[in-house]
Amino acid sequence: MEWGLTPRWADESFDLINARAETVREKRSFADAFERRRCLVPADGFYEWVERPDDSAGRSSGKRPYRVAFADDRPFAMAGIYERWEPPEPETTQTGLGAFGGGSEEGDDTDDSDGPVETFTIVTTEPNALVADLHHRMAVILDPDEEGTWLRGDPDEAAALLDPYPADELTAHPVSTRVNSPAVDGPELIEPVGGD
DNA sequence: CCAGACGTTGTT
DNA sequence: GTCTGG
DNA sequence: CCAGACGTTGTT
DNA sequence: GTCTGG
Repeated sequence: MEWGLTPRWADESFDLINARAETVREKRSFADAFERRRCLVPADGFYEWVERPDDSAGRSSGKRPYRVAFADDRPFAMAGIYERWEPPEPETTQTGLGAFGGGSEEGDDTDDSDGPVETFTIVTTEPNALVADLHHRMAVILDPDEEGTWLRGDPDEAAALLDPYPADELTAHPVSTRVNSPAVDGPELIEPVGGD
């Protein structure tokens, strides 16, 4: 699936990367997905970017990403919802072009260009005490024993899970800004670096 | 009723 | 598609 | 959100 | 300046 939920009625470029837990049940863009299409987004950490204090000369030093993870580095699931987006129907049935392209027509699910696309978004909530030092929001982390309820419980039960994960099992360490470069990937990117 | 919005780790 | 604002 | 790209009449 | 990829 692609990160960035696109409501069924929206243009394909509509990209909702997060949904607020406080309003996810009411917002038109999310209500149906919350009701019927909840999912788990696996991860072993997430990043919050923090403005660093200016240096002695008063120059801004940009932002530093902090990786938030479990102290034992176990993977976890974040609460997500998903949607299926279909390209709009062609306005008029193109009469007289039936033989165009050798009759391959629609329906062959070779799905190369913009066939149906599944998109998802991650639910956010208030930060716990650890993350509050870094940012004013954080992803909803589910306990393993909550995952079944999130996926298959009724909406009231699912909604009851949308609270900040307790801080005591989590840690946060500064990492390289290269962690956000699409050109770079590797385990060294999550090694702690000098903070501030 | 119709027109326009519909979202958030963002921003002035 | 569905809700809000006017 | 941030980092990095942002182009084509070319080529292997 | 703005878009894409992650």
